[in-house]
Amino acid sequence: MPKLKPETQIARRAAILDAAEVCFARNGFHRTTMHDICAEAGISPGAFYVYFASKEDLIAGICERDRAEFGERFQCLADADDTLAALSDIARVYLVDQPPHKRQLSIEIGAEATRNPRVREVFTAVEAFVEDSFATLITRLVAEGRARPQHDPKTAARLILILGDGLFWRTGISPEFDAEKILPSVIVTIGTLLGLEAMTDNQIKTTTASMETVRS
Amino acid sequence: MPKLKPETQIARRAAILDAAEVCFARNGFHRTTMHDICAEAGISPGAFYVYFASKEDLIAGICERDRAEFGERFQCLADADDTLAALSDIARVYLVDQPPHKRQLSIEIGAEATRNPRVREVFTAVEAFVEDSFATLITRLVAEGRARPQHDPKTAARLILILGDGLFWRTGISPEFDAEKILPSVIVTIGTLLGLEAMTDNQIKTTTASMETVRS
Amino acid sequence: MPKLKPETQIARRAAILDAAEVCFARNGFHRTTMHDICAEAGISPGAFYVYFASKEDLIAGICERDRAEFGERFQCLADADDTLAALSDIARVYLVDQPPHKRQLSIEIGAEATRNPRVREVFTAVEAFVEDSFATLITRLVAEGRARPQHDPKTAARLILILGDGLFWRTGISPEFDAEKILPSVIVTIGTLLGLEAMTDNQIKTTTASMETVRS
Amino acid sequence: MPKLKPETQIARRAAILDAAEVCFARNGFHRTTMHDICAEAGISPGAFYVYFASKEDLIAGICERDRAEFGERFQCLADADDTLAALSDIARVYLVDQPPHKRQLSIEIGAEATRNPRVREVFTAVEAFVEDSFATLITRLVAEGRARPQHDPKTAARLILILGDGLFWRTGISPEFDAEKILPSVIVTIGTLLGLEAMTDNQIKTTTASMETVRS
DNA sequence: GATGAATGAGTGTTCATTCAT
DNA sequence: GATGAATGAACACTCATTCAT
Repeated sequence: MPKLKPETQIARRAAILDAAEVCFARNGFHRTTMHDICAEAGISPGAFYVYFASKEDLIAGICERDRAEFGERFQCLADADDTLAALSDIARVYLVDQPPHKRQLSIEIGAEATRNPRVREVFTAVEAFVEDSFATLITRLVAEGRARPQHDPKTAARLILILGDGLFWRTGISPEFDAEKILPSVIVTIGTLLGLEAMTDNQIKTTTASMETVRS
Repeated sequence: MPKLKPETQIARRAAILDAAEVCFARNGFHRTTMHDICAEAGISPGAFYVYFASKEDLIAGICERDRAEFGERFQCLADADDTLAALSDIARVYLVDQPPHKRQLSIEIGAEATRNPRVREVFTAVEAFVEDSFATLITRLVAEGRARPQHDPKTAARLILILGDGLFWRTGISPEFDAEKILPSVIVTIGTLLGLEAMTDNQIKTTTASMETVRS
Repeated sequence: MPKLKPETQIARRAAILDAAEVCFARNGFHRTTMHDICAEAGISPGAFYVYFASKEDLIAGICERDRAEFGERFQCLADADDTLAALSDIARVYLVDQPPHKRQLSIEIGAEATRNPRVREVFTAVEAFVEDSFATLITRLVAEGRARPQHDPKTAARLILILGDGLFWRTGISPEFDAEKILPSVIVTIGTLLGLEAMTDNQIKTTTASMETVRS
Repeated sequence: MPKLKPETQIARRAAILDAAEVCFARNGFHRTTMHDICAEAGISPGAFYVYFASKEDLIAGICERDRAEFGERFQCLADADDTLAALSDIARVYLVDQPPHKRQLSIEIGAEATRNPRVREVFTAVEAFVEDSFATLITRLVAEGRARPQHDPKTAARLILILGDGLFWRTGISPEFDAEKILPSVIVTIGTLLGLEAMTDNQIKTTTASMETVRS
């Protein structure tokens, strides 16, 4: 007999995750105390342990939610008419729009994945899923004659994701790194990797234009 | 005067750094206790504090040594006849040859740079230095007619380093990620970015060949 | 809301202060460990830090309570018909009735006042307050023709307090020092200082009589 | 076979005691580290342990030397023609001339006597010796018709010493306490206690005059 | 289910003392 | 005798977790 309605349970968990995210981003997983999190969430330590088994469980929860969100963001890529523009949009969400603390959190999650098996599992699973989806998308683009990559689709997908990882790493590490400035060049490079040279000029205009819109 | 000879002092510090590196890679900075480090280094807590002012000082020391080494590794790049092969060598050292724990450590260092001002300073300084050196190198290659990059040298340098960051991130995060397999494609991409298409075939052969040598 | 009721809070703080007093008197402030105090108070280290911010805060708390109590003890002096008898009572409380460990503690507090600004402040404030009250009282006794001191009231007050300090010092230092034996002579001397010679015989009888009562 | 000449041994011990005195006065016995003392004395920790068995031994040494000096200071009292002036001189040395840090040290020593049997022994022995000498002196003054104390010599001696203790306590505790100002009144009170009223006027003049001399 | 005071093992660091040189 | 690097048992304090209310 679940004394708490599942929906309340889930909402509470989400609220705690939100609060924890703020704290973790601010101070990292291991410098954040349960007290910090409870204060931020406006609950008592005792209440916390109703929704999470332990701090480690909370960390895993944070990582899972973050990666799930990241995975979902790539879902819509397949449906986009303009792959590059869609990629650029995703990049912009993660590298420009997102509050800086979230970017730092991503690095924290990566570092945690390094030691924490449960986190690593989520991490690599999402990574594999995204890579596979992306490779499938490229395969389709090739079949439709819309792309002519220099490498096989799997390799191309991987190269592009590596570029993305590099970008997000830089953005996370250096608050003064201006992702927006380099983004068009990255998109061009991705275009090259996908063999979209013919369309590149147009893409760049689109991408740049959309960014100008955001900026103003 | 049995005062500690400077060379012994330096050697001891290095030994402690080595021990700490192992521990930090194993458990991260904040889950590693001073006891762990002292045990690994085979010294007493008191002895540790002869060589370092605090745990934080040790962490900073670790980061400084790691980044200094990284910076130095790029020094030789300018003198190399074959830029791509030299880059490939550096990549191999970091992504393949290095013991896995060092790669994890690099991510830990990045995460630490996110909150620790002293670490961030070293981190970004080395990053800037490497980027500048690289941009200068590209400028020279262009002047010598050996490269014809799609972007201005500074942007090209940055793109290439972003690729490198992405690679090292992946390697650090996923022990099962096979950097060696993707490396030739990355090198080709870098060749494209630098406008070395004409020489690419040769480069790839060289690179691949040298890697085969290592493998066997 | 099972929040700690203020009264419980105060009672717990007092209990910890009591336990700490015993420990500090036994071993001095700096040879007493938090473990000692927690053991004596029957609480865990964590519980201690709910009530005090630090060991230093506890020491200050001990000093403040001790001096506040001392200051209060002098409050009733002004209302006493028989000033000498009242003084004698106060002296008896501090030098005879009080458990020996409290006397040692007073010296510890004095020594602490020597280096600890917060403690010094309380110490000198109470000292000044007592001296002022006492000087005022003497002034009034003079005005009422009940005293005819050899010195001006302020000086007389100071001399009497110096005598008191000397007594309490001796009692604190030497457990075998018999304050009770010298007390009547001290009271006589104070009587002389206040110019109460005419009443001295009566005073001595009263004082001595009341002490005999206590003794039997 | 004493490898160190006794005179060197004694000189070295004295030098260490001097250094320790400065440190102890500055920070108290338990906040002073052996490192502080060795640095102040210009020796190595190893060397220290040639001359003292332990820190506790050093503390005892400091106390012994201090009290011995105090005892000696009273030796000359018996030979003085003018007892009050001699007492005043002693008081001046301890309460006015002495650098403030020495006064604080005396309180530290008292506090230490409270817990440390060896220190207590020295302390009470010197105290008893001074009291006895003083009582003997008073007995002689009475016999010679130079004093007519209100109390028996032993009690008179004790009362006067208590006054002295009170004075030195105040001076030690409050740096702003002006011992010089109250001293003449104290001397008058002592004169009264010794039954030197007849000579008092003269004494005060002498005392005050000698202090003026010092001041100018 | 919620509270928050209490727990106590564990943290980074210190420092009196030792001992190889 | 002297040195000072090394020792390691303590230390004050923290914080994830529990549990009586």
